[in-house]
Amino acid sequence: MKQHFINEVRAFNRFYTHIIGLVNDHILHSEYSLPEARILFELYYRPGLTASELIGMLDMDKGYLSRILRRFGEKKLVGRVVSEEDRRVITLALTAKGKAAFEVLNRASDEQIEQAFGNLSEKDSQALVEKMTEIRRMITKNNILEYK
Amino acid sequence: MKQHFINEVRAFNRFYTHIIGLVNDHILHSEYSLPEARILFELYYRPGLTASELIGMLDMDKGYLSRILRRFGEKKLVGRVVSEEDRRVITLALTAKGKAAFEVLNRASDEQIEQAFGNLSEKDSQALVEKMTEIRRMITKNNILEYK
DNA sequence: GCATGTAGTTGACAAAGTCAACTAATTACC
DNA sequence: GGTAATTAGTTGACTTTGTCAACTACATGC
Repeated sequence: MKQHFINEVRAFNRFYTHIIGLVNDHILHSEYSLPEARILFELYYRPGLTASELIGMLDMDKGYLSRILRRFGEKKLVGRVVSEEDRRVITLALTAKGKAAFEVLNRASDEQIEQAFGNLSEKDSQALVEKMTEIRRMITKNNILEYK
Repeated sequence: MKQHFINEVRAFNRFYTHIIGLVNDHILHSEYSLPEARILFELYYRPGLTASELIGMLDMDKGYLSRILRRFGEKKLVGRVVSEEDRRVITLALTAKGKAAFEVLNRASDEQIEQAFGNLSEKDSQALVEKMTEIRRMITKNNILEYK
């Protein structure tokens, strides 16, 4: 019984890994890497983040992040402002160009999802989303994982 | 409405990407890479596969796979037998040692899932699995994605 | 003020993945 | 049955991605 549960979860994980791969495909074929896209995403929705915060959120190496941010700076995708309160920290935000870049990625992503899930009926789409939401709720509610 | 659907799917994808990351964590800390683990997995359940079949299933570069398989051969994890019918193809199967290695990984994976999902009640576990199964069913049934 | 800690950078390196050229065997087809 | 085209897998050269530790500059505790 317990083992059955584990097996089913694993099967779902494999399955969904594949779906995510398909849906992320456009990023692979864009000029951004997956980590780069995630950084753009976070900065789009939460301008003013610091590098440290990004590191925590995305669980990535700070050296690695530092380099990506430098490149993004050079390409004028993100602005970097030394914090007033603490001159060690740099607050980050997308420039207009950065936002535009993200929006392009985002539209491609929308299309990818539409293509993947598009031929579900209105009713099925709704049912699907409900199940997804429930799964999220169940997992987070049970605190199960410290979801940073 | 449509956009709402897309946004929800995306939110779930991000969420579940994170879960998968946590659950795959043990592989990262094992002596195998994720692709290596996937290869062990496939060969465990489908001995006799050929390299080409693996390439199709795992969608990976043949050169890359070839090297991994060579290492696995050197480490005596997989046996490689030239096919009788077609002497270009090599059929693959885990050795006893390979099976044992997979089983270790697998147990660690079980533990990771138990740790992650373990404090769900029996009832909730069942509900969770049902929703996962339904999602899979909905996605595959609509043939939505050619799930190779 | 000095020891300790933290944010971010840098250099050196290792791991992961890609691409194209190549060998050996097989199939297509005249 | 011989030659062209195809296919399975290998190899070399390379790029990208990610890791680790040392380092600088600033901040904080005491």
